[in-house]
Amino acid sequence: MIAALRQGGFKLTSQRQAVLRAVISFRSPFTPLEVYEKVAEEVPNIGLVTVYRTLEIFFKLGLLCELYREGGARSYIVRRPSGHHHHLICSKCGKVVDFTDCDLKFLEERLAKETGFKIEAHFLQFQGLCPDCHRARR
Amino acid sequence: MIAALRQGGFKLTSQRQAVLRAVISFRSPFTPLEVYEKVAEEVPNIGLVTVYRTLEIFFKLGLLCELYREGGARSYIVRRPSGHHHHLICSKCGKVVDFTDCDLKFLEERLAKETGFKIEAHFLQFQGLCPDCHRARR
DNA sequence: GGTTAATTGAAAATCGTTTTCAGTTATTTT
DNA sequence: AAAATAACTGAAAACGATTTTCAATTAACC
Repeated sequence: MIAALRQGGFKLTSQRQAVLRAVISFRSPFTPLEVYEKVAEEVPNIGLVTVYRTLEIFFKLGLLCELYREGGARSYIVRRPSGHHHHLICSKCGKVVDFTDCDLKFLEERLAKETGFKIEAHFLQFQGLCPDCHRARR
Repeated sequence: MIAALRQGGFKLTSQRQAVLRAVISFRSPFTPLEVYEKVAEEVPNIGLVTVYRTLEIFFKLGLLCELYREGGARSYIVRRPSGHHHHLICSKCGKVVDFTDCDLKFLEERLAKETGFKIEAHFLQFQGLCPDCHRARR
């Protein structure tokens, strides 16, 4: 991970290391503000701006995924599968499960044929209750 | 459409009618600001707030779909298929094509079985170039 | 026509995010 | 190891989109 920073031509600062440590400690999606709050326990005078900038770098380096969540707040998660994948998100606690095989090729081909579009990307995300939250709801 | 408003217990004001007229005149996704600008030609002293509120009502009544677009700005489109459906969006001009059969049942079942999640919803969206934009790019 | 509760628009508040800028720091050069 | 350089930082301000507040207006019902 540190190598990835170097490789991108970025400096290895103490703030970035602290953000990295914070980020990998999360088990659910996190917002820049949440990361900031966690890092601030360790590095009290870090700026929220730095957290924003660092998360963006990590995202561009492919270390993080950006998630689509209601409410507008940006939300990231540590990227686990390195290739193409999607997320299943618990609507209660935010827990995320990755899955890689989305089987959308044939739907994509059919759409391309029917509409004449040259399809470039797709976005797929499932929502539901994780086992724990589902059990707790009774 | 007007009946839908009445049914929801909402008053039928001239502003809401103007917003409705504006909204159905769009062929691509629109933001509240864009609707406001179009309506303002007709009703010069309408407030942007009213447009926001009216679009939200229309959305809740099921007349509009909310789209996921990069850049943060909220974006709606008139809901054409009344049931469950998804969108294919041109990344150049914003044109939208609806499709209804997403064939995600079996993937959903497999995920539910593998993860123990009780899956409640999914979000699927394709992006690409519409025939016109694709042709123009040469 | 009068009453009432919903609706309106302007302004201010809010939220998340980005920009600016002068001072600091990691890395490269000597 | 010290100097040079370019990247990085944090504070404050700017920013855009959206929401709240509130007093005045208006559609719907009697």
